[in-house]
Amino acid sequence: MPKQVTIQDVAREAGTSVSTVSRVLTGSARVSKAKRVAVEEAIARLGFRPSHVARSLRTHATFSVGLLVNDITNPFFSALARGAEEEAIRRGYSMMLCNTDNDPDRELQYLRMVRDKRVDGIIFGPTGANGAQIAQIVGSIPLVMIDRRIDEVPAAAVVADNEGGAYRAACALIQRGYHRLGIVAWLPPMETLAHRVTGIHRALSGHDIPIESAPIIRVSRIEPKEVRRVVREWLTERLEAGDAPSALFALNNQLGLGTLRALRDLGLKIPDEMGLMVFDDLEFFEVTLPPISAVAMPARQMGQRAMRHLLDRLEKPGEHLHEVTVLPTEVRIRQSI
Amino acid sequence: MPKQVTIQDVAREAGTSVSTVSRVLTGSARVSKAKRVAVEEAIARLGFRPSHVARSLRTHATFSVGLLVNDITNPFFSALARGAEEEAIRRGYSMMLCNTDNDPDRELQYLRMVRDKRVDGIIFGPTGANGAQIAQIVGSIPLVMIDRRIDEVPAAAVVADNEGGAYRAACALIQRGYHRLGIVAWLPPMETLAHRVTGIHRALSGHDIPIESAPIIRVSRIEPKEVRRVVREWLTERLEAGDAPSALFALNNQLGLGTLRALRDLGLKIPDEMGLMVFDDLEFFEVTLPPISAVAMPARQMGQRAMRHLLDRLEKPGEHLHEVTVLPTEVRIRQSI
DNA sequence: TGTTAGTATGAAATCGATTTCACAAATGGG
DNA sequence: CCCATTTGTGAAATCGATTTCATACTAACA
Repeated sequence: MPKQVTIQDVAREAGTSVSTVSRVLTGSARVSKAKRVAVEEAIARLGFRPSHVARSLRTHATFSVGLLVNDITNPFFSALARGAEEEAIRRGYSMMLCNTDNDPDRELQYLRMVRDKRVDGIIFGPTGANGAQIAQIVGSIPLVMIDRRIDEVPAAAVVADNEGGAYRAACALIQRGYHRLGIVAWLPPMETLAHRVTGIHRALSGHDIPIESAPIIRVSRIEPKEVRRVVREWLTERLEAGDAPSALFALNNQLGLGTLRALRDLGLKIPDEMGLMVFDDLEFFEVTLPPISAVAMPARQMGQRAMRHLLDRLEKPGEHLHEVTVLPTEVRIRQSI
Repeated sequence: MPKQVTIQDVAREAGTSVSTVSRVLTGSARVSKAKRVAVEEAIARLGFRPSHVARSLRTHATFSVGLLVNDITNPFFSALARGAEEEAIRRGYSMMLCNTDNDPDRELQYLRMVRDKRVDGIIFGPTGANGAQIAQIVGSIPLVMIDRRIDEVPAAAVVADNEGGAYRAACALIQRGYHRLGIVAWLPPMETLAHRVTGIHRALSGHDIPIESAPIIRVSRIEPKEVRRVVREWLTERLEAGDAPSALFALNNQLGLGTLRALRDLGLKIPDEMGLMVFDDLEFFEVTLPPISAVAMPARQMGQRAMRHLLDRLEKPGEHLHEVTVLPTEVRIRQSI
């Protein structure tokens, strides 16, 4: 392995001191034209590239941020990661990808890791657990929450307008005559999902429909097969009892996909025998059988805004206001209702 | 911002020297029981966490690797990233995510960045361009290519069995009576796509069908709208001329999605009026209208294998054989043929 | 009991950059 | 023409860990 060329080598080659070389690298002080070109030529000749790790040790800045998300294979998070990454690279930062898999232990493990690696900041889609521990690990590292928030940790946040989107989507359902809604939700209590439920309830109340008439189907694991099974069994039972809802509202894209499959298993015609609305739109909902109505979240933009927020704060560390940015959602009506 | 606690503080608190603290941290030499517990208690009391950046400077290892892929929002790459990340975290490494967006300039920019950050290794899905420059930038950093390869850069690679998968899929088409195939491809010459074409050609030849009867539709930009437009126009023309193919074979998932939309634009019944086969399966192809037959690549496993390969090589730097791992593909027949 | 081998430890060097400090040379104002 | 700035430069300190080296102490053996 050929030894890395260091700033020392450059200084020697250019016939000057390391201080001067460092000055031309960082532009932190004036250097005479002659010396500058000598250094630049030496750098080019030797193919020198300053070591970020040495630099970081001295300057206490690594120019890297950690991105903790549930699961990058979920299109919502990959779009979000993309947005964040674009903003990061544009401003000279790199991004460490961490999949927490909604596992609180992995979440803690990863937080410790990025903290030990001295990232300058963290963008964090929390599982919702370990509030106190997280606050303690993160300490004073700048942090922006995405999608969800944790009360114990003081930080800025970028979230979607969950309640508003759910409200407008539910209104759309109701206006089309779907008055009996079934809500497909995930078991763990999460602020995000709670807001969506609130939005639906608000729509029901606004149309004088009792919210008790909209049962919530709770799935414990969000894995496709499980969702499909649970929804199918729940629906079968309700159909037999004769009090099935006329439309289902799935609270995220994975629940939506599982619900779609369950409906197809039961041979229910969408949208005639059962309406379907999903929170969190996917490109593919446009080409499913039938195309599915959904509430679209600006995932990419959320990532970008979160990263921008974080880097702005890093670059001018004056006020660190923990503001919450709420981005609008869009209801897209397709053939499923 | 409260000052970070350093190894010096721990040494003072434990009433010993930094050398001894370092020894209990790394376990590199024996330390008496008494001192060890004193140090451990001091560490716990102060909440000390050793700085990875200082450690890296000294040991020349950062325990981080760069992952360069085309676009993380493409499900193939996000599954691949997931596999790679799992293996990385399991072995104590972290991963920097870099989207090259198939832009050779961004690719170079990112390679320079991860090299300057002194990553221990790189997992690289190349655009195919800048062979010589890449070799020069990467220098002696261990590297594993994924999905595609570059001749100029000596490195191991993990790829899918493109030719075999395409061959078997084409056979399936031919057996079902689709003898006139249209191949939807991307314009830039890429080894991966070339192999897929080769597989299709081999299937045709094996069934005594001249390969000239299988025209290739070349799309310049892989963006959904563009694919849709090009395929639609091409097909319209062929239908009018009366020599349209009986089935289309799209060479990756994005081309497949665009092609599906084009077929729906034209109102062609799948699979009766036109068959459809896509290389690179997506979860969603199961619920499209109609469900689409596809060749599945083991994306997650590819990522995992690439990472395992890389880390194995980092951990025992003996033989660095640049072997090519070919993982099997699976043809999944659904209602589109 | 004297010599030797082994164990535990701390002082100091090191990794590769940035930054402070001291100082010489150049510049400028009166 | 002298003193006060300004400018350019290199030596040395620094960041926070690991590792080498020297040394004091123990245990073991003849």
